[in-house]
Amino acid sequence: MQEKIHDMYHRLYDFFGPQKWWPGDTPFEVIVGAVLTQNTNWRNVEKAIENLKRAGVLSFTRMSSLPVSLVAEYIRPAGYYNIKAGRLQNLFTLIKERYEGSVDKLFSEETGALRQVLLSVRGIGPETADSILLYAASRPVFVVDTYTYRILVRHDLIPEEYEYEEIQEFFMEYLESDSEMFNEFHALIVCAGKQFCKKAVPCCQGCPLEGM
DNA sequence: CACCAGGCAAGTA
DNA sequence: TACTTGCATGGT
Repeated sequence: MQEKIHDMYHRLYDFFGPQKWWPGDTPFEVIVGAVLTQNTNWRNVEKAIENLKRAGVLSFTRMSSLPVSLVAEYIRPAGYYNIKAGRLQNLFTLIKERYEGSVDKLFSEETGALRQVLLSVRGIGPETADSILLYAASRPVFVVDTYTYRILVRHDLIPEEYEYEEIQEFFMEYLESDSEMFNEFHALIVCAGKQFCKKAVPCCQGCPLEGM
């Protein structure tokens, strides 16, 4: 199995090349993007981020002091904008009240503790928490998403009833703990998923994982 | 027109 | 515990 997973990584890497995620300039931008991209096309998230940048509010200090309704307006293109504005505020409140308004202080927590803290925020589930851990804080945790699940199930590598933590464990027990590699691997899976593993299309013509 | 996108929480039984 | 539903814009 370990061989198979390494093979999958190399096939994806050779086909798509390095992805260099996350597409964001600062840890704070990555955090915001991680919430905004929940069940949403990344192109829509880019528009929302652009709105925030153009308004000059894409920093913890500026954004956390805005009314939720205004944040909602800026992030409208990302969809679920009222929900997401509330979720961001929940996270900002945590950072303000427990970490003196400092993302760096939040990130001074040890990985396991940091994951628990993030999960305690209403609106941050396992994928968002792990995306923040991996892509904003460079911690070696494997991020699982719908594409990861779909690809593994279609290749009969895991049973359909596997849930988030089990899928994550599936990767982490067979791979060396390397945040750079986890970063690329997840990005490559999303890349392959978008192109070859659509929901309604049961086969994957031309996919680098074909015939695994 | 229908379907989907880098989820999550709340409601129901 | 195990489903189901609401949230919403924008691209194909």
